[in-house]
Amino acid sequence: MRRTRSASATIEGVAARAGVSRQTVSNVLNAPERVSPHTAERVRRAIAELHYRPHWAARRLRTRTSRTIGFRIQPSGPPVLGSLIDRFLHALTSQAWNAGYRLLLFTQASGDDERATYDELSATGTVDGFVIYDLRIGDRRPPWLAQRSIPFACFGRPLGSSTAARYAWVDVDGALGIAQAVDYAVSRGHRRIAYLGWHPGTCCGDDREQGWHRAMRRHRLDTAGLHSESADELAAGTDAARRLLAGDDPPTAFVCASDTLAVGARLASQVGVQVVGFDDSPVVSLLQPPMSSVRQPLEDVARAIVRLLLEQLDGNTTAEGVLLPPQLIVRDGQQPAGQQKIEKSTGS
Amino acid sequence: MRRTRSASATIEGVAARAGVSRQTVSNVLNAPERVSPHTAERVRRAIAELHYRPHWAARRLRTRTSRTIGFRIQPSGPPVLGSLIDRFLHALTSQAWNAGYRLLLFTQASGDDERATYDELSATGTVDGFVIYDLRIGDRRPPWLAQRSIPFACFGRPLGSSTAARYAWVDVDGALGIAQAVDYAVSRGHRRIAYLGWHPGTCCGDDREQGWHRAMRRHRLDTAGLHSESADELAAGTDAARRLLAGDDPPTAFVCASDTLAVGARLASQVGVQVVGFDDSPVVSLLQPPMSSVRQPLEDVARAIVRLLLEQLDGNTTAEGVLLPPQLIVRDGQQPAGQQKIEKSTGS
DNA sequence: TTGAAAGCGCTAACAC
DNA sequence: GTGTTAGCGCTTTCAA
Repeated sequence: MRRTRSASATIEGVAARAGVSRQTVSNVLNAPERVSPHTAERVRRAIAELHYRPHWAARRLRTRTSRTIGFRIQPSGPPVLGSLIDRFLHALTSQAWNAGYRLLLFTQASGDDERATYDELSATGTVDGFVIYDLRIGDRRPPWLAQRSIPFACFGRPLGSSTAARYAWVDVDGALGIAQAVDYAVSRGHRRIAYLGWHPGTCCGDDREQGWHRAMRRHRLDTAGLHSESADELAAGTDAARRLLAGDDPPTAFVCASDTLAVGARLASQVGVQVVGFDDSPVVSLLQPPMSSVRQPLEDVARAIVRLLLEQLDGNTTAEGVLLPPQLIVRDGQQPAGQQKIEKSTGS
Repeated sequence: MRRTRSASATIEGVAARAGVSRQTVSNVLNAPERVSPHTAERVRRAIAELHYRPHWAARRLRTRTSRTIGFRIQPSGPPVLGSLIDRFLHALTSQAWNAGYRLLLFTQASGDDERATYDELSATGTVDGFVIYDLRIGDRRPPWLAQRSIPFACFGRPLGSSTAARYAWVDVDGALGIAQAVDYAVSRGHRRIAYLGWHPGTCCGDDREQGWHRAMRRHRLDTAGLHSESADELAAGTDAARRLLAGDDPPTAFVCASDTLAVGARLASQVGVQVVGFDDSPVVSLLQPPMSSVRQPLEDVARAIVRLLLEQLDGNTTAEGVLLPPQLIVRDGQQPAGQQKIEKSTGS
C-alpha cells in the first residue's frame, strides 16, 4: 500500500523507527558532524524507508526564515523583441534553487500602492528578501526597502539616488558592450558608425550612449549627425535609420541600444549596412542574414545577485555593486582578430 | 522610532492591546462574522497600530496548507519568437495571487530525475499542487502525480494517456484557431491555402492540422500539394514555403502552426501572399506589413487552471477538461464581415 | 554523542 | 461572542 499525502511521516516517526530521539534525526539532517556514523546510517535508512521529508512550514516557523526570494514581474508592456527579463528569470530561479532558496513570483495588485505587496510579503515572513529590476531614475523602492531593513538586490544600478552606493546591485556594463560593438564595426572597415538610442533619462540608455561616444573618440571618428534618440520601438528604429541615411555622408553601420531598434534599423538599411543590436534576443539569431548583438551574461548576473542577497540575509551587510562585462556575439561576416565566434548562425 | 523587522508584532501582542484573547483576533481575520462589530473594530485598530501581519509559516503549519502553487520553467530551448509560456506565466501569477495563492518557480535540477523535484516540493508541503505545461505525447508526469494524489492542472491536453480523461486540463482549441485563419483567408479571396505544420506527434500540432483539413473541406477546397511538416524553426518555415511556392498551382496564402513558421514563410513570400501565424507573439505585431495571428486567451486559460486546481485542493475532485476558443487577431487588410479588429497595427 | 524540554505563531475544537 | 486548551512539526538550548 502506498503512502498517502495525508499521512506523511514526521520526524517523530523516523526517530521511533530508528530508535533514537527526534533531536538526533534533526541533527542528521542539519548538523551531521554531531552524530556518530553508525547512528547516522540507521537514521538515514529509516528516513528512506518512510520516505520522510521535513515539513517546510514547520522548519520555516522554527527557524524564522522563509528561504524564499520574492520577484515581481511586470505585465509585459509594449511588444518588444523577446524579453530580457524572462530569460533572466530562468537564470535567477536556477541560481536561487542551487543556493537552497525558492523563488516566489508576484505581480502588482491592480490599483495597489506599488509597495504594499513588498510590505505584505516581507511583514508576513513569506519572503526573506527581494530581487528587483527595471529600476527607473529615482526609483523609490530601494530607499523604501532599505529604510525598513528589508534585504534586496537590484538588477541594474539604482540611479538618481544619493544613497545608491549603499545598495546591493548587479549590472552589466552597457558602455563597454556598445564600445565592443563600435570596435567590431571599425574592424570591419566602417568609419561612419551611428548610434540609435533611447530618450535621455531611460534607465541604462545614458550608459550605453556614453560607450558610443567614448569609443568613437578613441577611434578619432566624428559623431556629428550620427546620433538618434527615440522610444524603444521597431518603427522608431526604422524612422531613425532612414533619417540618418538620408543625410550627407550617411552612416554605414548602426550600433543600437536594443535589438528592437536594431531590427527596425535593418528594415531601413540596404545590404552592406551593418547593424549591431543589444541583448541578443532569441529572434535576432533567426534573422537572415544574421545580426550581431551584445549579450548580457544573465547567468552571471543571477549568480551575483543571489550571492549579494544571501550575504545580507546572513548578516554580512556588504552593500556592494557588481559590474559585469557583456559579450559581443558576432554573427555577420568574418571574425575580427581576437574575437571568438560563440554561436552558429541559424538559417538555411 | 521605526518598527524593526526582528520585533514584528504577533497575534498575542494585538490581543493584549485590544484587550481580547488571541482567538478573537484570529477570528477577526479568518471568520469576521463570529465577532461583534464593536470588538472587531477595536481589534482592527490594534492591528493597524502595531502594523500586525499574521506570520505566513505559522499559518501554513497550523492549517497544513502552503497556499502555494508550483510551476516549473524549462530552460528556453531553441530560439523561438517570444515565448508563449512567459506570457502565460504573468497571467498565472496574477490569477493565483487573486485567489490568495502564491506561485513558486523552480527548474529541473541538472542531472536530476525529472520527477524528483515535484516529489520534493510536494512531500515537504512547500506547494499544494502544480501547474504543468509542455506536455509531450505520453508524458509520464500526469499519471505519476495522479498516482500519488498530488493535485495538478495541465495547460494543454494530456495526450497519449489512457487515463487522460481523469486529469484536470485547460487547453486552447487549436483546430478552431486554424479554421478561423482559413476562413479569414477565404474571405480575402484566397483559394490555394497551404498549411505549415510540425512533424506529426508534436503536442498540439495534430490538433491544428485537423483544423486546416476540416476548414478546407468545408470550403470545398483542394488540399493536395499544400501541406508541409517540419521542425518549429524559422528556416524550416522559409524552406517549406519556398518548396510549396515552386510547385504547380502554388498557394497564395499560408496558415501556420506557429509564428516562427509564419515569419519564416513571410521571408519566402512576395507581396500579396497572405501569411497567418499562431500565438500572436509580440514580435508579430512589429512586422511590416503587419501579420495576422491566432491569439490564445492566456488570461482565461490561467483563470480556468487556477479554478480547476483549487477545486481539487478544496476536495472537489472534478477531473474536468476545459477547451477555450482562440481569437484571430486581424492585422492585414480590411476586416472580413463579422470580424472585429482588436488591435491597431503598429508601424510607421 | 544523545535526549528532554521548550516554544516558534497560529488556528481548530470545544467550553463558557 | 469570547476565552481556554491543545498542538501543527520542527530546531535551539541545555542537561545527561
